Amino acid sequence: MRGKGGRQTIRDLAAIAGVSISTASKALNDTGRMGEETRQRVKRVAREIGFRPNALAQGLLSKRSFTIGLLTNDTYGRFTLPVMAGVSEALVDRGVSVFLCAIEDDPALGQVHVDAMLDKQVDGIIATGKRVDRSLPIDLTDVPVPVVYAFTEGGPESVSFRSDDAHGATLAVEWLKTNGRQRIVHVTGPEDFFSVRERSGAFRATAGEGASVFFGEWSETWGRDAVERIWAAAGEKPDALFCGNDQIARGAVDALRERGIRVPEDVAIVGFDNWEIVAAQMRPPLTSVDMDLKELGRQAGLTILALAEGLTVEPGVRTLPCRLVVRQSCGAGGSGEAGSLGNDEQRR
Amino acid sequence: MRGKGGRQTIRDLAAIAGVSISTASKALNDTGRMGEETRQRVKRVAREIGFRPNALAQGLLSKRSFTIGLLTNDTYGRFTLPVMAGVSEALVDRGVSVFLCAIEDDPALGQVHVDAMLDKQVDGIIATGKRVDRSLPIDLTDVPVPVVYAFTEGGPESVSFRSDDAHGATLAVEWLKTNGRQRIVHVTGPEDFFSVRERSGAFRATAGEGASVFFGEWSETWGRDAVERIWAAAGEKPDALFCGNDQIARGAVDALRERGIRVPEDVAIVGFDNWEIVAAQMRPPLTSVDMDLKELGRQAGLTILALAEGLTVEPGVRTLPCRLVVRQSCGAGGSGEAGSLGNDEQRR
DNA sequence: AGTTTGTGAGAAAACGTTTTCTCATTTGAC
DNA sequence: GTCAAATGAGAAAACGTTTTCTCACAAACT
Repeated sequence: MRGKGGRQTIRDLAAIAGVSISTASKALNDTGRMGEETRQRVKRVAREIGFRPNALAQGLLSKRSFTIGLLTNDTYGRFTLPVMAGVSEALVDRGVSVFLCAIEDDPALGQVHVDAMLDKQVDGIIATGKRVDRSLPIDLTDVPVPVVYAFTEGGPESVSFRSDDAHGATLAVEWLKTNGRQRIVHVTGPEDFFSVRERSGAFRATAGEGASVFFGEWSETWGRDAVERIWAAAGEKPDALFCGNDQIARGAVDALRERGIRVPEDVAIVGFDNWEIVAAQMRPPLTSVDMDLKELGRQAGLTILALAEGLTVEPGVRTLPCRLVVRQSCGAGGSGEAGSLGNDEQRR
Repeated sequence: MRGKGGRQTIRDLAAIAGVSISTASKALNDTGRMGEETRQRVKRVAREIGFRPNALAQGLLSKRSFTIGLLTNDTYGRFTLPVMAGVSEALVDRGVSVFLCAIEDDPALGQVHVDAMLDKQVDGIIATGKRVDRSLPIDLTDVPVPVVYAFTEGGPESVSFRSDDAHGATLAVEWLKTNGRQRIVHVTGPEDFFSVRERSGAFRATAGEGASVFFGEWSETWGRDAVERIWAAAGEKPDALFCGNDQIARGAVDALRERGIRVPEDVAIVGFDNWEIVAAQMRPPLTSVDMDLKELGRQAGLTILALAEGLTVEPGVRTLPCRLVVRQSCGAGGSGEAGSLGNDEQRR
């Protein structure tokens, strides 16, 4: 019934239903006054011919396009993807579609994309990136539509969302403690990352001020190197490692195995990011902190929608709790739940 | 100058420039007849007040929205991302924006997204997925706009793009031969994948009919297991492995190292997918076949645009050549180029 | 019977463009 | 000096909706 050449307009609908255009419109939108019989007839005909209103025409009049833009400089990254999924999921059933604009780190390209979106009358823009403490290469403070920031720096007057890294670190350490670990060490990325400072701060607060933190880079290699350094040093060895991301964790596990140290029996490991493709494939599968970026995307989506509808939203940074995805790298789990969902993964 | 409350319309522009609306429009579009002085004046004023035409109004009239939809069921995957980047790159400077719709494998969700896009009068739809021989969970043959398929099955009458997997495999084997390898073995994924059959076929044709192929799964674990099996068997051992993806390659390299076999000295390795985050971080960095998905996306973008402009495009499958990204897992390289671009990577 | 109130439905304006048509004036040719 | 052609520019229609206004008619009051 659909796709029969040029789309049907409300004019066609009105003609078939034997009413005027205005009556047709009012019938469909449940506005205006008319006999119930007429209203139902119009609706029935609309259903029969598969009428769908032209959103361009609606947007022209209503000044709402039911379209938003998602700007990111993290084209290939694994952060933007879950955020996008969340945004899309939150908005699709409200009829909002999402323009995705990958702008790399090119300000000119960013401007082109922003202009194109504004021309298309987007109702708002969500800016997202790969790092919480860096901003996109383009200034959005003057765009004439609402903007919210997710997983990227937005400036003081903005509405921003990010995960609560301190909370994530606390979750990890507490889980290790629950499992009886005493000497926990934190191996993480470069200290100039805000997330790194956030997490290491919470780590020290929870694991004890004396607990050591090793800053390095976000690579597997660094995970291996860190283990070499720690085990080469004199003194008592850790019985648990909290790693700044899953790649570091993976390097660490490999290095431990090479030394004949068993995971999780001798050393328990917790990672960060819960990057499924690494965490779930590791042997043993890695317990990891999940930043719940999809939820972050959902919230950003709902917020931009609220702003687009004219509601006011308090500026400031909103942090979202992390959650721990328990797999086998810390043992079977404290409360005996681990494994109850099969031997691979357990959520929540 | 921009963002000063409600946007300027062509009516404002006309008033400021002291001409009628029609003259203003014609001036900007270089159409119609008028004095050169008038035309320039209008253009200058437009520039000064930062006038940008409302794309919704333009689209309403022209029946072209300069908007396309990208439908994918590979939300988190690494295939869709490069494709998207290519599409976006090819279209952005022609003023086309891209709706990204992640539909997982849910037909209902797919329908919602497609309907939303059609309502918004997209000029075309690109369907993309995670597997060349599977189609999206929604039938697009009846949508009233052009459709092209990229990295997903499109049906006989469709315009489809995919990489030339046979070519990729040939490249890999020839490179290994060039480097003096004689006994090449292919370790790859499940045989029910079209890509797997394509690649293994070309492998056999190039490496010799007697060359062995091991089918398994797309995991690191399978890479390790395959090496165990091959080295446990009696007879001469391979001096090169061509792996079906980078994860398999990684598992294989790990297993070889554990057996004290050196890469690339004793055994050379080539992977597939050139998934940077794996291939470049491996020790040694992995030589891998790149399917050039970004280029695939570019072509799909240009094609959908051509179709949207009314050109006819021959239906059928178009395959794009792969290219080999040479790193160190096969030795320094046959023609001495490898390393000339630094010790990490060499393209083309 | 005359006035108000209510009801069903259509006409027309509006949104911001582009395009076609019309028209007055100038230019050029004879 | 007349007529045809060319030129510059505006009026109006169109795109597909929504919304406000108007109006005819019927029902309910005096």
